[in-house]
Amino acid sequence: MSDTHTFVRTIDASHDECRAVADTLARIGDKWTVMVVGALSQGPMRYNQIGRVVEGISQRMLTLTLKGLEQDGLVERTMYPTIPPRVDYELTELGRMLIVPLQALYDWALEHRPAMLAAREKFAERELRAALRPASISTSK
Amino acid sequence: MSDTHTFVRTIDASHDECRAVADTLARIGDKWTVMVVGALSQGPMRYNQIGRVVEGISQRMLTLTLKGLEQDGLVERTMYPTIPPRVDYELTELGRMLIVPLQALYDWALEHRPAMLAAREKFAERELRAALRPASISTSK
DNA sequence: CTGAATCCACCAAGATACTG
DNA sequence: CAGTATCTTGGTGGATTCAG
Repeated sequence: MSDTHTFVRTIDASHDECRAVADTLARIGDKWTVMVVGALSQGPMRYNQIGRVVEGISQRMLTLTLKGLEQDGLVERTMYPTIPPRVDYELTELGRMLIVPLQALYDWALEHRPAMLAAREKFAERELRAALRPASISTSK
Repeated sequence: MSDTHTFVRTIDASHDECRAVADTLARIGDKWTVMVVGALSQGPMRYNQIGRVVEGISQRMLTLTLKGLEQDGLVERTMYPTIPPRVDYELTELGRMLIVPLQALYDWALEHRPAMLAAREKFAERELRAALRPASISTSK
């Protein structure tokens, strides 16, 4: 870890710009999108193949997620009208570029996950003690 | 930005690791968190001050968002038992570090937003034409 | 001023069944 | 194989009110 914590103080400053992040996050920040993108980052894949890789996703959600990604130009859908039908999905150039900031976020998550979990436990513990101490100053209700 | 689009093909490869991103995204990817973080990136702020800056957030959501952030150790809450009470919120070191990947995402969003919107329109248009053409064989694409 | 509590609307998401 | 259709439910978030 870099001890020299670069004192970041100058993010965007404007809320409109935070909106852009929030908006982007609203699209890729759902339950399945990043996992599908992660799966597709390995290369083109078929519908059911993605379904197996992601594992846990329902057909409905897979369809919706893929459609959302296609709509935003992050994945490209190629359909082969064979029998049985075959549909390939693959990341577009835009989609592959998205991986970069996603990876940054992933790195952060991986590095600071322990700290977050620790903070979480400490918070829970503190909350618990606060709950166990309803007396003291309070005029008993 | 580097025009030389480094051909990213080797993201994590494992879904478990995609889970980490998804999980992190689930926490910071809600409707208000990033905006609150963005507001706090400018320095410590009081409760209502944040509420005014973010603008549009309800008290409930502000409270919940702040509590979530505090719980994860991303913001620190300082209470001054004065009258009227005063509570300051400020990013922790962890919170400030989060800004970095957030900024990366923000940069991506800002740069590729036009492409996404364009893809969206094109998609809508294509969908429309598909709806207007229920007949035909449409083997030609 | 800084919340907590309650009620309510909406939608994301799962389960299931059906189609081409 | 690759979806679509329908139903149902749990959670998110808004509005309002109450409290310390």
